[in-house]
Amino acid sequence: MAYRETPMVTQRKLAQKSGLLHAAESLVREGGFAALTIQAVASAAGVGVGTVYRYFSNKDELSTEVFRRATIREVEAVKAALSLDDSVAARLAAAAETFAQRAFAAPKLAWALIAEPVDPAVDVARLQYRRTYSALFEALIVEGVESGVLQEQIPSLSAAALVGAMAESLLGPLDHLGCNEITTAALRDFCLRAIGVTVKP
Amino acid sequence: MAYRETPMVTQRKLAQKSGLLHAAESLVREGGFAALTIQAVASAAGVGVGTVYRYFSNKDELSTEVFRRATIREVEAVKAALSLDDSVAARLAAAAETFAQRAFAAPKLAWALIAEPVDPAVDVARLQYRRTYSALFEALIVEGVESGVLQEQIPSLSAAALVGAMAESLLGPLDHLGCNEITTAALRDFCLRAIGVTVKP
DNA sequence: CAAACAAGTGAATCATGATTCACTTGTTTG
DNA sequence: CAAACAAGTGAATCATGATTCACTTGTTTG
Repeated sequence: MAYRETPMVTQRKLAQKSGLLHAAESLVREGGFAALTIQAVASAAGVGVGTVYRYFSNKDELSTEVFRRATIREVEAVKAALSLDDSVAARLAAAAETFAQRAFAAPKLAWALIAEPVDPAVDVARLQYRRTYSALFEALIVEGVESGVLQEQIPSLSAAALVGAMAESLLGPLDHLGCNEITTAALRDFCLRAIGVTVKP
Repeated sequence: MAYRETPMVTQRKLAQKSGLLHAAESLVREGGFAALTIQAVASAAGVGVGTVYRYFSNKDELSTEVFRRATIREVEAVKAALSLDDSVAARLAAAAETFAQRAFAAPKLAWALIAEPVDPAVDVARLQYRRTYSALFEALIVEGVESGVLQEQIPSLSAAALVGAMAESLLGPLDHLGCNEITTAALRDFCLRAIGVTVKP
């Protein structure tokens, strides 16, 4: 009679995989992706290195999974801000503030997701998610230009520029850690000016 | 009697080092920093790998030297645009156009300097030069805010945001390679709006 | 319980380039 | 020319983690 995985085993495996991902993210939170080694994940999760390979076929798969999970949370938060029932300007303002505030809440993680030198595989994922952010902003800009509350512009270019501006401008503040509220407000205002808000809300 | 390096030997050594740097930059122009291996540099320059180590104490030194030389040319071009005898807005416009045009003239190199995943040592240099760019823009913004032609803002944050916007917005166009003039103009306008030009030139 | 199977293990191995070093070749000086 | 020295060489070695695999431990089924 064939061996058949019982619900208990299935659940244990799910818990194991989730435990490995949590251990991995903790390492990234503390020391960036540089701290993410299979050895470190295994010992943080209390298993042998071979076990890690039962759940992830190689390191790139683990790294990108950690990157994706963390980044999706950020994207969703920004998306929620952009989905508010409010003016184009107010939604962009909320998105910029959300992005900055969340970055200040977990500076090392933010740095790892935004700018840390990483494996090419993770960098591919990073570029993908930059396009994801960009697409969100692009839709907003298209809406604004069509309804006349924003100046004429190339939405795809402006959107990418916003993503770059938001990421790069936080790099300094993220490790000096000055007054976050003032930085957040300044970034928000930069973004609003950049897309040419013609009507004040 | 002591051996003493003759002018001929000194010159040959300078030429050799310069030849190695040229070979190295060519490799980066063609395949980014990923293509920069000691083996490749040695064979492109027609010497043995050991010879490379007579001129550079290790790979990081060679990589960062290549990065620095290429980046300094870009920084100087932007600096020249910012030093024009013209209004704050016109100088920023010239700087943004210069940056974009030069990037389109050597897309692979631009990508390698701006965004390619690289050795941490090169990334340290990259962050340094991002601050160099940022300082140039910051001085311009300070001047503009003080003279009242720009809106109130935090110059250091706006400057970093401009650097991020310029870099990120070109990433897409750099590999799709559409109409460069339109992209360049759109980036320029984005930058001008972003720093809040209050007086049209 | 025993057979059949899967999960867990970690020392040993592998992969990729950088780096070294014993040796060869070229240059300088008297 | 020969001694003294530096440049040039590339096969061999090293360094760093990822990856494997023969083996052990735990689970399922009849």
